[in-house]
Amino acid sequence: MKKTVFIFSALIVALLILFQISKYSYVNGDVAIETIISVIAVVFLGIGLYINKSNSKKHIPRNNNIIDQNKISALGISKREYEVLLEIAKGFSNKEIGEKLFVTESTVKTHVSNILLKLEAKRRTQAIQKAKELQIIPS
Amino acid sequence: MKKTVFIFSALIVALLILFQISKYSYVNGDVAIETIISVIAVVFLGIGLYINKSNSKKHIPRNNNIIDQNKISALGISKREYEVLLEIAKGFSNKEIGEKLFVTESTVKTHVSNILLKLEAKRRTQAIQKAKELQIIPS
DNA sequence: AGTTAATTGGTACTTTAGTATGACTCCCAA
DNA sequence: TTGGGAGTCATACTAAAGTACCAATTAACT
Repeated sequence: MKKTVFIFSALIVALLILFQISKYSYVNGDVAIETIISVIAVVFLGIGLYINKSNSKKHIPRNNNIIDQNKISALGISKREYEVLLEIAKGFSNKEIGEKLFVTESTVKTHVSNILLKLEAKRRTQAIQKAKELQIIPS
Repeated sequence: MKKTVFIFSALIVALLILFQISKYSYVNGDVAIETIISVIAVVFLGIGLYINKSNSKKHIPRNNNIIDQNKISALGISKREYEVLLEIAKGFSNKEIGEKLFVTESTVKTHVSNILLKLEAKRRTQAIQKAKELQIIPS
């Protein structure tokens, strides 16, 4: 909403300035009317493009690879647990995850159990699903 | 590309028309210069908005819940196997899937094994990942 | 210094998941 | 009408996954 107010204010100011320029040139006749029109056209075309560009940028990333850091900490998921969660979602086994993170399979199991508790999931596949719904992992 | 050509053609035509109007009013002095400027500003602002609106509409549905039916059949995945695959992705256990589809857990296991073979996955979590990459299940 | 949370690791156990194999039925196309 | 794919189910097995408890270490906070 702040941007909208700003943009409309800018538009009003721009119009007032253009009025003054046009009156000045109309009186003195030292600026071609075609030039003024061209400038106005380009400026407002640019403004129109800008307005929707900032809007479309808001809409496009609704795809949400934007992970919600707040939810992660709200759920009490630790850094290490989150790393494990990401690997689970990629389809790796506990052993493979252990090799990737340089810990034993036993440690991974501990992390996985904690993750399942915190996400209230019965299985790792359900944890993946819930984590995606909560937008704490990329979809 | 066709739309781009169309839009630029329209812009050129609009400019030419405005030149004629402005010259006419300049000579006759029966139209206020402020009015002309306002019209131009509004028109080009509208054009600018329109251009990006049509662009953003193209981008938004790139979210791709569009499942690729061809890939499913190309992989030799049957109707029933696909149903099981969808339930797997939702995080259900074999037993739960069996209850949902009114078959025994044994049957579900058979389907799951076949799915893993056809998707070249070692685990169901990996099958979910691959299926999403192939866009044969909704992300 | 003492407390707490995070990380790591282990043992022992239960539960799911996944493989291999065989068998039965149904339906469709050759 | 017959062969083959799809779907079903079972048994027996191995492999992962998950639970429960415990314990040591470290880093951060009070």
